Amino acid sequence: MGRKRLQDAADGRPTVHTVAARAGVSIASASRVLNGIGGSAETVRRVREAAAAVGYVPNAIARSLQAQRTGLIALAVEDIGNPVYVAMMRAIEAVVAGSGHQLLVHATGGNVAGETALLRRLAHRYVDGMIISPIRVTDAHVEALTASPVPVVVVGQLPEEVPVDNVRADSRTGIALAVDHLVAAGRTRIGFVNGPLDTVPGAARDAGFRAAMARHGLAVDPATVEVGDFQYAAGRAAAERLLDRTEPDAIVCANDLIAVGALHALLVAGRRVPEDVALVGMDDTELAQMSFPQISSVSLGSAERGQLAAGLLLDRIADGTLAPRREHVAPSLAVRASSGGVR
Amino acid sequence: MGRKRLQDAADGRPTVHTVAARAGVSIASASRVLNGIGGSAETVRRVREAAAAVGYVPNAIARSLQAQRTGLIALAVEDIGNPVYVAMMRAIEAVVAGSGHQLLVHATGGNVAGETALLRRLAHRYVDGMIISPIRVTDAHVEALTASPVPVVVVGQLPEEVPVDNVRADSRTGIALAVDHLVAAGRTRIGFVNGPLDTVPGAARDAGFRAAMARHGLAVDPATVEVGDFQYAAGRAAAERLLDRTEPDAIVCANDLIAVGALHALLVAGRRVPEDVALVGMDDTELAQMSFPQISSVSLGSAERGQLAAGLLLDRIADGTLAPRREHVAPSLAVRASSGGVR
DNA sequence: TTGTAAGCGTTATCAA
DNA sequence: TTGATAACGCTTACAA
Repeated sequence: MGRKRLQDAADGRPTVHTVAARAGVSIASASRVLNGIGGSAETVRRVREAAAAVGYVPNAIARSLQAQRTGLIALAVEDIGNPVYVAMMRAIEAVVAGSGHQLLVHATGGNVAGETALLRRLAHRYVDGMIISPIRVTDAHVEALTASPVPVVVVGQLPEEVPVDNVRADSRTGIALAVDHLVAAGRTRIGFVNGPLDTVPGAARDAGFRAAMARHGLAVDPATVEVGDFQYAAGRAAAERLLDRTEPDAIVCANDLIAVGALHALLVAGRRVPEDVALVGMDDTELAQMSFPQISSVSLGSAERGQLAAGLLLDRIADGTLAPRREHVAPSLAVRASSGGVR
Repeated sequence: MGRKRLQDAADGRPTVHTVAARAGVSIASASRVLNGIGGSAETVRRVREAAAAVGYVPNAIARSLQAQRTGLIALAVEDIGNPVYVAMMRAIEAVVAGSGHQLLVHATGGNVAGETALLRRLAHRYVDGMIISPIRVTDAHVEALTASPVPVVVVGQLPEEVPVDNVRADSRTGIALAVDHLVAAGRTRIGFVNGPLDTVPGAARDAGFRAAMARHGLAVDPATVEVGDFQYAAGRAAAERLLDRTEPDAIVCANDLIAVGALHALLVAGRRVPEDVALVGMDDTELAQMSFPQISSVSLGSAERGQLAAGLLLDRIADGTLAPRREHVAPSLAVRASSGGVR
């Protein structure tokens, strides 16, 4: 800028220089006192007084530049409207708050181009690290992930060889939990409403469903399987299509948003839940408990995954040389009224 | 630090110096080319080539320090789990993305100390501006608000004299819309489940309810009014208490979370909705449409408020001398099955 | 303990 | 068009 160094900032707010001048000490002394390192009693007193008098507040950006950290951690999820991500976010926030970090939330819409662009933007170092939960993992992801100069933790499946900290759920087993439960309750005509098969969770849940059905010696009639996206409206529409074609005595849904949509479709169609059709969702979000009847749901441990991911990330931010780690969270089933539990 | 100036950054990543050295030009020329201003054809070519070769990416923090802006806008809401705030956030994001800003979301929990601390932290200038939607407004808020060196827009009621950009809904009239609708449908024993009366929206909705009832010549039996917080669980519990005491033929709820809770309580109690009891919520969130029956809800224009707030904020960031503005968004009623509409 | 000055990585000014 | 250099506001190494 070439402008002569003034005490105050360009916008007139006090800087260390302002405080130092007022206290009659050097900026170094002022800075030290302000950071609680050293200083004679007299210096401390005068700097504190000066700082208070002018209402000095350190500039976060300047401090970031010097410290080489922003104090920000990014969280990239597909859909911020899905309560499962809210739960995860809360768990992450609780952990990172302890290290003085703030959460920057990105909603990616599951868009591959957007996600990789986000990963590439990490090179700008606008955050100290990122937790990302991609529902599709492409080569572009893997490339951007490994090239990132900033620590990244992936929540979700990732190819074995990718050297990135990783927390994964087991939705395959989760779906099995749901199927086992329904079969044990005597249901045999089990429908399945899934998300897109070209997504990692969609593929895993499809495989899990088919494996579990096979294990029970139950054939999977193509007419009883429907696919939409992971949203309420798609779930409802998919369930409607399914009910048009078949007469299931149970429906497993790939997440709670879909399950709530399916419940809607069932009730509109005049089916009693669980008497005529049992229903099981996945993610075990608040939505499952807010519905009537309450919806049984497979918990994939969203809060725990968030907590673990945050821990991995903070560890790596503290020490970038750590070997990549991989954590697993086991699924569990919350049985509620929609599948015959206690209402 | 006293360390000799190296070309690469401390972490080994390329800087403008790296690029300049490789291209054989000054950092000034390199910077200019990188920012697309001037440079001879030859210089441009060499700088571009050097930048590509070393994989140069500008450092966001250094840029922020120089530009005196972070590119970040904070959004502070009470509860990120409430879909109404998700809708608002999406609307805001759509606007601020256009000016290259990112959203930093804070969940305040409606905590006064936390909110004022947040406002005071603005002095650190870690964001370019903030949109805050406090459910309580104290003197501490007003003080922090007016003292903020960074533009702030308040979504919600604010004392007239506070010179801050402000977007407000009219929940008083909104509640009237609900009551009018129920009265027109022949309901007379109208219950009300509200949030805390010491919150701004809680107080406005209480006043609105009483005024509307009075206008219709209906007495407000204290037994038909319940108060909890603005959450699902509280709404359900409050509705249960209300049903223990009285036999309403309609219930108005202060938001959709409460309405979903009340719906649950009604169905558990064996009431038919809307035949026995009509139900109207507020905020017109996805939740209202996802319920069965779908819940009529008063829209307070959350997306529109978010959009307006973002516009006000961007305008003020561009020109801090603007006179404070105040925008109003009118409520409207979405009639659905829960109050006798088409199912 | 204190002050001087370098440096964080960038952009902008100004003279050549 | 170009380069030297100051400046953004802060922390810290080093010498006094």
